[in-house]
Amino acid sequence: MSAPRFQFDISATDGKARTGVIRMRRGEIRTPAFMPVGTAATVKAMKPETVRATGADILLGNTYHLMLRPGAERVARLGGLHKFMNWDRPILTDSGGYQVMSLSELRKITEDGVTFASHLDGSRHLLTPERSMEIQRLLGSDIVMAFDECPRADAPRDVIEKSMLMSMRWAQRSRAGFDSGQEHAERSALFGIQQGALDEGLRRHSAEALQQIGFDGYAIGGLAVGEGQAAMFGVLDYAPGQLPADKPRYLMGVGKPDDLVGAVERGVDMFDCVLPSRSGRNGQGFTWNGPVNLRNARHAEDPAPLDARCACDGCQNYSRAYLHHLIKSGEILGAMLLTEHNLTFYQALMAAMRGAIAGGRFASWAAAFRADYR
RNA sequence: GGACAGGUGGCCGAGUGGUUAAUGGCAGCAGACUGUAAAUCUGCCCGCGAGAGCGUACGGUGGUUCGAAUCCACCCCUGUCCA
Repeated sequence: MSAPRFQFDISATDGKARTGVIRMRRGEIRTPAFMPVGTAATVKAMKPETVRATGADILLGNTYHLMLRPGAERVARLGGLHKFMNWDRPILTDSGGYQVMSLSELRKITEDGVTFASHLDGSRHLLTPERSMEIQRLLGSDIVMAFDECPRADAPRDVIEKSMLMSMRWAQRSRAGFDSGQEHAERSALFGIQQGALDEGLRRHSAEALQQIGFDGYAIGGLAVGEGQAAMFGVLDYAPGQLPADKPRYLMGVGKPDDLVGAVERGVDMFDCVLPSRSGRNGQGFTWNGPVNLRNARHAEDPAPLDARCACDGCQNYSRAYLHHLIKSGEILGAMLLTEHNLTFYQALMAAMRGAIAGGRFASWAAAFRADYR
């Protein structure tokens, strides 16, 4: 008996928080889940087996980056992204929608799609919902994201509304494009992405449009783009409830540890974020007592581990003083150890939340977390 | 002993009469990072002062000039080459 294409089983709820498992052919994803970001077919500074050892069940890859280099067709010829990067568990691929915002100076949007000037060599590339689906199919993605536009946080309401409505039309086209790749569609899942920024009415409209189309999971997009935690939580107070309770809810691009706790508390099941990996490269380590900047002089002679409660290799075998030295010296090992630590911490955080929900004690767990984390 | 070339803020290094407390880079001290154009970016970085500002400062001493890191004299030191 083979594993299901996509099956989400919630095993426990506690308030709005839920814990469960997504079952897919390439493996199970325990939720709430944190997905390390491996944009360019690698979680920077990490080997895949080390990423797995941190507790990650699924990685994220990126349509835009991989289509430019090495190219989706090339990855397909080489046997797909999993084989290419030596990760045999599920991979979620972002559609390129985020790059519509982050590369705003290098692209032009029309109803058809987005034309990018490559940030690598200036060459022009058209990304449409159909092409995004095709690329994600060529990569062999397990969870495909609909192609959307992620508008800036400070965009005016009419711009947000127009953008959201177009993203909903693109969601329909993404659905059709995904389904047309029949063989791949039978083995993978497609998620829609809710937009609407901070407007409850637009969020509701978006959620309803997506549900009419029908997806395996629903992402909450357009948050953590500069609006601040309070505004984000304001949206999360209602947005998960606008989405189907029996499908995974994925908050894209989030976040800091306390963001994750607050979002799980509000009913979110999945996350991805570059923060643990990028911060690791930039000298910031996350601990149960809050973020620590290992570059700071106060760590220069500190023989203590970064986080005494952490089981990662770095915390077991190396001092803050050594990490400080590596980071200050620009040594690659510093980025490696801190990235591994941060990803281990993030996975431990998710595991702790899953345990607290299963045990029906999420509120007290979260209160204790917040008391320590500052 | 001789001939050149130099001595600038912790280090390297621009600057050759005024808008110079003195470009840059490094080191140092902090901050930021949220579907990765990021092993990145930003700020601070002579002293005192909240600030306006004041005081010191371009090897040393003297001088020219309204004004000198910049010009002149002597001295000290460093490098390369020749003896």
